[in-house]
Amino acid sequence: MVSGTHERILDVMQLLIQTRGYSAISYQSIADELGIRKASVHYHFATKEVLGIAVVERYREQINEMLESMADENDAWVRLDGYLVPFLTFGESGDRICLCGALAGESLALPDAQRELVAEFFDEHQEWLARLLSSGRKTTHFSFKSSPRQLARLTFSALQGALIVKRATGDAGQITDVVAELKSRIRG
Amino acid sequence: MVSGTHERILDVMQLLIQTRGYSAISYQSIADELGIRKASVHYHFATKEVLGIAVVERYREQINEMLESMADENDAWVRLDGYLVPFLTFGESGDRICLCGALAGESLALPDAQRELVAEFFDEHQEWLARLLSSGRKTTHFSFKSSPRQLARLTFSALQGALIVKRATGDAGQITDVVAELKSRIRG
DNA sequence: GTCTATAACTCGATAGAC
DNA sequence: GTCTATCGAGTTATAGAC
Repeated sequence: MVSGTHERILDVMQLLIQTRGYSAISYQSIADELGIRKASVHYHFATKEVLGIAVVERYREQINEMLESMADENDAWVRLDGYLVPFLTFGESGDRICLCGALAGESLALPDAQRELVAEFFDEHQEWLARLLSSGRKTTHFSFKSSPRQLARLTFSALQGALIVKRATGDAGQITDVVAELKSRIRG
Repeated sequence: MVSGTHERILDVMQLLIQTRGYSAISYQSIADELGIRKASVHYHFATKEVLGIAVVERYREQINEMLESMADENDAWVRLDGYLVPFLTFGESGDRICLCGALAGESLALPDAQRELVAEFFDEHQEWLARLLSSGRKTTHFSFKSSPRQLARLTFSALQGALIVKRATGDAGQITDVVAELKSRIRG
């Protein structure tokens, strides 16, 4: 049986990456947040690299489950709204950005394996969005003119950027405006 | 007279923030890059906070000069292309992202004064873009349907995000696709 | 203006008691 | 599984010679 501490460490690590960034995190800061000693953190995750990889893998799995749960939804707009939920949630509740967006910002300071995971996350999401846009146009829910791949790249880049700008300026309108503009583009 | 070292430290600090991130930078890494001792870096910039603020202020001034140099250009497309130059340059040449985009990613790990400068940078740029879009529509160069402010937010978010995604995935097509998609949106 | 040397502290990581 | 104690290296920053 896995200790509850194991998951709680992952929770804290994820939150700290999303708010302060990977390089700024120490085992001490994680231990303080949980009210334990840093040696206990090392018991669960021997090195910072192992912990960093584990938190990205869990994040990918969580989001992939969410995407798969929408697989049998026929309305492309409903699937798009489902995809947007995490971005709107991050934007509304405090100072979080996407975990992988935060990590990509310090890309060259990360261990190779972690950087590779972030790149795969980005590729996966843009491919998922391109498939959604393509099938949504076939079912006439969407009616944009450019290529699904190109519009997927705009959509994903804009969402990642909007989270970052929103946190810096403190204006939640950044995300709602960007989402409205993207939907208008997709509507055609 | 200001020492050449002063500016060279700012150059290295800027490059390191754009590639590795603020938290990952040490005075030792700056000194190594310049072939001097870290005490010499402290002579020019007493603390990391002072250095961090100086490099953001210089960056803002450099870009504002660039924007002002286009003030008497009548063709809105030329002004837009001029604005895009730094983003395309960062994207093509190596692993740089926008200095303020990098800093915003670690927003909560920064000194308050620096975080405030980044927020002002973002506000300034989005207001500049909104004015460009508005005047470009009046002169019939542009013909989008949404509000200039909303489209400015999409444009700026997408450019910041595209730099980050491009660096993580290593695919320069991210930026060219996003720029093409934005121009198509602005064209109407 | 650059250097050596060092203070005071934090970092990731480990050994070993309980 | 969590703790205390510690190691060696790295951190920001300062004092003082040249």
